[in-house]
Amino acid sequence: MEWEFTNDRPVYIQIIEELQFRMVTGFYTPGESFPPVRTLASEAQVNPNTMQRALAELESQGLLCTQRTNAKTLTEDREMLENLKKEMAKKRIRSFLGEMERLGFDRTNTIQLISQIKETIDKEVR
Amino acid sequence: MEWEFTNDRPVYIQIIEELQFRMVTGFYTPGESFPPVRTLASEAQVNPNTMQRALAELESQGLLCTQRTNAKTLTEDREMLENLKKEMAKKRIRSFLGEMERLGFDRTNTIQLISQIKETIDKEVR
DNA sequence: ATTATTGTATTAAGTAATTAGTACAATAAT
DNA sequence: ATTATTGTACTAATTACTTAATACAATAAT
Repeated sequence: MEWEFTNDRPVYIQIIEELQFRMVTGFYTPGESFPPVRTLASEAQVNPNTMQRALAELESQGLLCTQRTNAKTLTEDREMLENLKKEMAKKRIRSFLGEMERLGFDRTNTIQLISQIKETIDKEVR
Repeated sequence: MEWEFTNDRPVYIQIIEELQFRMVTGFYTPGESFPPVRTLASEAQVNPNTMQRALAELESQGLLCTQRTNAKTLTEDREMLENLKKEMAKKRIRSFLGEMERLGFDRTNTIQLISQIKETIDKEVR
């Protein structure tokens, strides 16, 4: 999996989001051990401290569990992961609709636009 | 108009986005003079340097025009503004659909979700 | 003509994010 | 028992962002 960062936001925040994506989409298995800080850091090509900062945040959210000096594990609370997933979706929908509305597109309008622009986006992605 | 900044991104970037929103939605009139750097800075409660940095960026994008020491003006190129507006919408749609897809919602699914969640969001906003 | 305004530039300082390098205790692996 | 791995903590240095405080030339306003 590729790690890509933009420079318009702190890297550790982008790491948190990337890991949350992975957590709720089954990239990592609930209850299973998580890659070590150093491994993740070298994969993402950031300093271990930066990765550690992100992991600490995820742990304080209850997503990562750590039993002392053993490897961290992803929470086995699948409901928590499911809720996070819903929250992530809702948050994005809310922000998206808000910005589209400010650009002059109401919800109906936005939905139409999404359908219309579908093919164009597909082309661009290819 | 209220200026609000989050601390997860550089302020000058948030200023650029806010001003772009204003430019494409008729908050400022094309061809007309733009508020002075110092005024904008005090309105947004940031340092003039920070505002200046944002304005310089907008000028390099061709959105702001400056005739030497006179006030800057918003471009009178309405087509440019219209294109920017479309680009802003497309960019947001693309990113939104991409993230929703990663969360497991395809376009059709996402559209349904937007319609379903409509009322909930309205409630929250009230 | 004089004054105020405007864009622009400069230097210094402060803060936050990131990197670099190291260290240590606890567990796992051998 | 010894070694490797892991989480964690720490200090220092660097870079980017932001603020602070000026300064100056060109135009507008008076």
